[in-house]
Amino acid sequence: MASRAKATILDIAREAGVSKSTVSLVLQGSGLIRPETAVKVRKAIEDVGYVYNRGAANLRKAHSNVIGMVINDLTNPFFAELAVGMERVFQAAGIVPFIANTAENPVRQEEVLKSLMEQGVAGLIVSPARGTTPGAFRRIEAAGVPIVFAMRRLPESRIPAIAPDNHRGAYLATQHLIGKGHRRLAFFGGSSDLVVYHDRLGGFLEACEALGIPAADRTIVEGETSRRGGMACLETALAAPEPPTAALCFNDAVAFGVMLALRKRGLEAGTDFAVVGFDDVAEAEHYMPALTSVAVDTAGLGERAAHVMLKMIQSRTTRAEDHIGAVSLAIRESCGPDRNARGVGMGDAA
Amino acid sequence: MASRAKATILDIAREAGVSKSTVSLVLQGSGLIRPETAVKVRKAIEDVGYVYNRGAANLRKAHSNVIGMVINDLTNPFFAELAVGMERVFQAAGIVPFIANTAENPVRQEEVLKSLMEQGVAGLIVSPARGTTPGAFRRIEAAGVPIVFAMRRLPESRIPAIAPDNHRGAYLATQHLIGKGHRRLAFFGGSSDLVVYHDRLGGFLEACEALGIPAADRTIVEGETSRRGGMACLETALAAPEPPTAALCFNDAVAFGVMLALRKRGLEAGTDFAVVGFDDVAEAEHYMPALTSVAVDTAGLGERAAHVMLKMIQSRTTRAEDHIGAVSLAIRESCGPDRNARGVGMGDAA
DNA sequence: GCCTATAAATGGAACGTTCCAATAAATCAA
DNA sequence: TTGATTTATTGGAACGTTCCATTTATAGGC
Repeated sequence: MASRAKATILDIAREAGVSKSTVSLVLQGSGLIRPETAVKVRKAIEDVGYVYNRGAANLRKAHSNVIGMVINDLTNPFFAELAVGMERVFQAAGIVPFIANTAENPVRQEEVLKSLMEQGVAGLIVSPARGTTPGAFRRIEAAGVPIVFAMRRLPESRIPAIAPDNHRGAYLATQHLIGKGHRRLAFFGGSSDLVVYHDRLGGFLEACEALGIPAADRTIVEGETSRRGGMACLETALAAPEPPTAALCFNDAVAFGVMLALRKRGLEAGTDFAVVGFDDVAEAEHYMPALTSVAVDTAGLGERAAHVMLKMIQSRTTRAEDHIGAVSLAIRESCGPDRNARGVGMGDAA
Repeated sequence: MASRAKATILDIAREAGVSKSTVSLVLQGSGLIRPETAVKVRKAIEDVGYVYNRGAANLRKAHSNVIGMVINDLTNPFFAELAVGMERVFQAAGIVPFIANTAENPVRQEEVLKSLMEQGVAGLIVSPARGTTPGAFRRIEAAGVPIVFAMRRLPESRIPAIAPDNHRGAYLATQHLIGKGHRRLAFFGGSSDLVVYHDRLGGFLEACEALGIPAADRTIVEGETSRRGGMACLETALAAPEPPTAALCFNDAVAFGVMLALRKRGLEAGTDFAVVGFDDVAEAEHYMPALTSVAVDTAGLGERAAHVMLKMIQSRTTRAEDHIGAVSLAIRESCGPDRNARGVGMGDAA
């Protein structure tokens, strides 16, 4: 069935009775060829079942049209939303981005990046895996391939980053919690090898500072950025002598975990313990109870990242401005007032 | 900063004082090279920041090591799980799969496939978009590139498919519902342009038939395979004069939608209305109430699909056996007994 | 010392494109 | 008519690899 050797531009040329150059021109939609000739060539292309060999073309052209998207955790719907936002703008530009998953593993990430580079990508949008070493992108930068970080960035890298205003988001959320009367607050999940972690935790701490929550009444529990991590965080926090009554979670996955763990203990999120998430994934709105979360406009950030990348490629530069996206607090049902709040910070733990 | 022109095998040869052929041999890990020479070459490679040009190599080798994964909806965690399963086995084989999303759009799918083919993929694992035309893969088959369908298949295609036993899964679920005393059953979501839909609906109908649910007591509502679709299904079903008391949903997303819509009406899934999902995504177990669902071992199917693909590539064939994965019913809390069940099918709607 | 066998390294011709410079054909100005 | 201009088409040299057929170096047997 399958045609033996795959057809090349020369086969088409023979079939159509023109030169290979003419075929090439037709393929590129050049206006230099007579319309009738173009038609003839296109028919030949169809007849022989030709498939364009982009590898060969790139050998001469030196600029491919593939863009790689390296995602640290595809199973987190948050990143899927991000990817979808990017795809929207790339599609409009006639580009097909290739997505690769690193599963939060720096070694895997290394392999993925290498493979993408060998494929000759025109640019890379990366949400780096936890524990990525500072030098991981040195070679790519040296090769002059534009990179932009999405959502996450690296400690001291000059690579442009597109991310939400994590500090402010955390501040807003914490303020909200305090406004509800909570005086013993926790920050759940994430780990200090992530820059985002420091941003979010920083916002939390600043709000505590500014609104009079003493250090002794703040509980900070690092943990996996997943449901399971969230469950673990709640358990350790509640084991303390004076446990918190509210928590800001590193992300929504952690928040879901916390709510799960609450339920397991017969407690209800919102009335017995307040929880706020971060990222506002689609699910947050539909959860039971609906999760109050910091909305970051995920798809919008994806679009922005894609635009920045496109501009970098077009202007052949490897530099660009960072972009900090606006955030807002989506207030729902997962954090009611502190039930035993009377005076300020004097109530005992149950 | 960036080295002007990118380094080639010849630059390395010059740097290391050997011929390009030697460099090529080293790159391929040939045992023909004296170890000391290899070391020298590898050092040169490091020094000049060389990146391998796979496009150029493929021009000669005619077999690439990239595999494309075409997914119809990345935001559905179900497909993300599938992708993760596949990645596991490809990683072990030293292959980096590229994932592309079609967002359930056949036109987009066409573009994606074209792009992947131009890139010279060695094989394609595809979960076809809704409304894919029968001829969509003809050219790829003609080019001799192996394809396997995952989860979904096309009406009359000879392309091997890896999928769960949808018919049996639906039968099991329906049987469970009937066993709980329900007599007016619904099948929610999905649409008849999907082969899976007919498989699952078929299982549902067969169970109804076998266990004595007359056609008049079956409600079938097509709809989007998403939360929103599920909500719509419930609404239409409950508007009927004798509404169903239980539903088997096309997939978990639909089931979540149904539960949401129930809650909006002040009804509770499990006690007021029974709902069963399909696919058993990770979320199902954690939902409130936990969703009873047909477990299909998603990641396992992904692994299987990857293995089949690997074998096809290795044996240079384009044919393979279909594979139907075993299913089981994960019984949780979302379907209690029919509350007004006394006699058979005589209770009036609320 | 010579011949042969083995090991290590090499030059050159592909592979399928693009694109420049050149040609051929058609049109126009005089 | 002739030369200049424009419009279509074309050959050939790259691009960065691989791999075959050679060459060169090293060792062994006598």
